[in-house]
Amino acid sequence: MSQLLQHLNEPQLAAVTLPPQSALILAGAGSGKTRVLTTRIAWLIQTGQVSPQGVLAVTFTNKAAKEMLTRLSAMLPINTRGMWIGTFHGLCNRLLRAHHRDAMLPQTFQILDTQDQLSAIKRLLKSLNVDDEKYPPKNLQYFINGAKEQGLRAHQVEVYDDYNRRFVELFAAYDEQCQREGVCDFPELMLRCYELLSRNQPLREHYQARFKHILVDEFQDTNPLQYQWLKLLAGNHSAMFAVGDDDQSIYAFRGANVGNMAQFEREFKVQNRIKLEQNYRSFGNILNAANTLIANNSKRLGKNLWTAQGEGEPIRIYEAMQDTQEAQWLVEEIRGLIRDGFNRSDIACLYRANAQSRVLEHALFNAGIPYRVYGGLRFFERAEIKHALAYLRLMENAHDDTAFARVVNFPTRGIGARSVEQLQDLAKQHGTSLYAAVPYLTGKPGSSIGAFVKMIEAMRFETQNLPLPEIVEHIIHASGLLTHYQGEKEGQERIENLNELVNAATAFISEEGYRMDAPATLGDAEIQIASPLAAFLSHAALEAGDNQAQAGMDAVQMMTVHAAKGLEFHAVFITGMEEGLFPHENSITEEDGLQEERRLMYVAITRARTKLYLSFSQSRMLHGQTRYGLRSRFFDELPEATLKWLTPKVQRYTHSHSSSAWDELPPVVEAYRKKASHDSGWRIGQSVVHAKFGEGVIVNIEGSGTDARVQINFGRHGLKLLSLAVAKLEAV
DNA sequence: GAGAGTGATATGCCT
DNA sequence: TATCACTCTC
Repeated sequence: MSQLLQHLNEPQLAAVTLPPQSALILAGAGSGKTRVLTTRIAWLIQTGQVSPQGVLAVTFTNKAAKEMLTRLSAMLPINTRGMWIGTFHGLCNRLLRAHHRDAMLPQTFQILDTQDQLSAIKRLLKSLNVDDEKYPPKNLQYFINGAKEQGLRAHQVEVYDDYNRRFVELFAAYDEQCQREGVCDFPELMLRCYELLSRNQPLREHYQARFKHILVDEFQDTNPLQYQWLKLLAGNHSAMFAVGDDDQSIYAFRGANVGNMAQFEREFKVQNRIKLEQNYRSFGNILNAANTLIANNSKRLGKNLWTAQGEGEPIRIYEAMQDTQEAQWLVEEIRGLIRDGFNRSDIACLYRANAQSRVLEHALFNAGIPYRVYGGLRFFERAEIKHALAYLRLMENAHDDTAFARVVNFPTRGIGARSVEQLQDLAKQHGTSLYAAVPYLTGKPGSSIGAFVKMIEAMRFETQNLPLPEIVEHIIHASGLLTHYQGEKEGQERIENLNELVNAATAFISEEGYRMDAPATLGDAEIQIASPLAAFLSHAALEAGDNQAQAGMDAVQMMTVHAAKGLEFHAVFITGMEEGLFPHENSITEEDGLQEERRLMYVAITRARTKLYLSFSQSRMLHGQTRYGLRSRFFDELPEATLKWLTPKVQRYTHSHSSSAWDELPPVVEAYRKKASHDSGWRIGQSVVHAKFGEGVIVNIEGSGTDARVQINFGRHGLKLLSLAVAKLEAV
């Protein structure tokens, strides 16, 4: 045990060895958060306070979960396989599979990823003849997910105008459709699981008694539903160990609620709040800058990072005339760093928005510097992979209409849109899935669709006793996908990806240690999933896989600031530090938005270990137009003593109105004004009062005339979409 | 059913 | 600018 606790600093040690009570660990960037979390688990187990089965540890990403498992295996001579360590969604999936009957789901229910969900919604709107101009599928998706993440079903959502009423109706219809098809979207996994536990007392009590210790990573990113879920599992007796950093909450835009931290302290009567403030990552100047910047935020839980290392180098700042010049400078600096012995992979180039990467890539490419861009399409999201998975899904659950619609005519087999529509009508008439509606088809379309169904059934029959990789291989051939891509000009890469899918299946079987003969004890760690195929399909949906194959190469790392969270690099460049870009213009109208941008900047700064560079440009090509930006206000929030301006710092503006050398309004502001005004007379950013929701700020306007709708942030009441024709708004 | 042509549209991206 | 989704034409 002593070995386990070696090299922990005082607060880390205190956190790890806390008594079995709920605790909140405020863990600053680079303060050894993961270490504390895993050591805590190891310590609890090693001292006999809990068995491995009594621990529940939750993370947001698969990567974090894996990291935790790896470290734990290194600390303890136990098999971590059966432990309940995983992502929120992964654990919910596990619970729902185990208790699918109580959850009113078929055992083989499929998981819809974001894409699948959108196509399911489009299909729904079509079948109900809904005008998707007026009710854009994307908005509906956002609406549904937003509600579910608050823990709300359609009937619980507040109706305040006709437009919104329709959304609620469509939400209900969507859920019915999913139920009929036996599919769950991501938030549904959480909500379904929550409802299962809250409805089923014996089950709830079983798990409450079982999980004596619940540990949560990145607690600041939990949404209200996840918090309720945790609360339910914890019951009155479990100890909840929540680790988070309110200053690194950068996903409020996605429904995360930092307020959960305060609520947690209150509701769990947390006696133990421990701050981890010693940073082992960065030098003093970098930390100092981060601390000074974030101090501008209000409503912080409060925390100041410090380091035992020296000040280190100053933060270098470069001002370019154009984005291309900025990129050129970046290339030169990177060259210098590489000359000084830095690995390319130790260098990160961060930006606020993906669109900024192009200029930088161009410059790096021309300079012959290898780089790797993160983001973009991931393995399991590629079209050919999704096609193959759709066949597999149909074999597993024939009523999965999303999968059916995806491949019924892919590769093309003479089944046109008319036939599919006809089938959809029949399915609706008889209240069945597309697959089950096929026998009702008569005449010519019946034969080709009938052949498709026969093909699926043949696949199911022929693969019955095959191991998973061979099943995958079989359907790639039997579906005609392989032949189809062989005939395509650029099909080679797709074929390689399909082969990679077979490899992924092989790896899945060996890595996950999936055992078909595992004992099926209800509510036990060893939960029997219907088949390796079903497990693999869940895996594919829950873990989208890496974005790029060329991983191993030593390359400069390029990514958005969001994507950089949790990572660290020796040298970090933060580019595009301009007003409107960083902070992003869509955020600066609301105070909360601006604070989130500041946290984002905080995250960006704290990624750097030894060298930090900030750059901005006077002009930038964006969306095909040259935009003239101002230096980001965040520069004014950094301590001057830590900065070194590579270009002269020009006092050319302030953020008050009373300036200066710039006679006219900066173009970026002009452009913003233009964008924001609307023929309805309202404009984005305007403060309004609503009879029911009180004061809010218009964040978006869409449509025109009687169709015009405004999206308003009512703060406490959340984001609402209101029809201008209906809602009574008053300007403030 | 495939390809060309059109137009709109443009943060962040975990599960 | 560049991408994507959707319509139109053969």
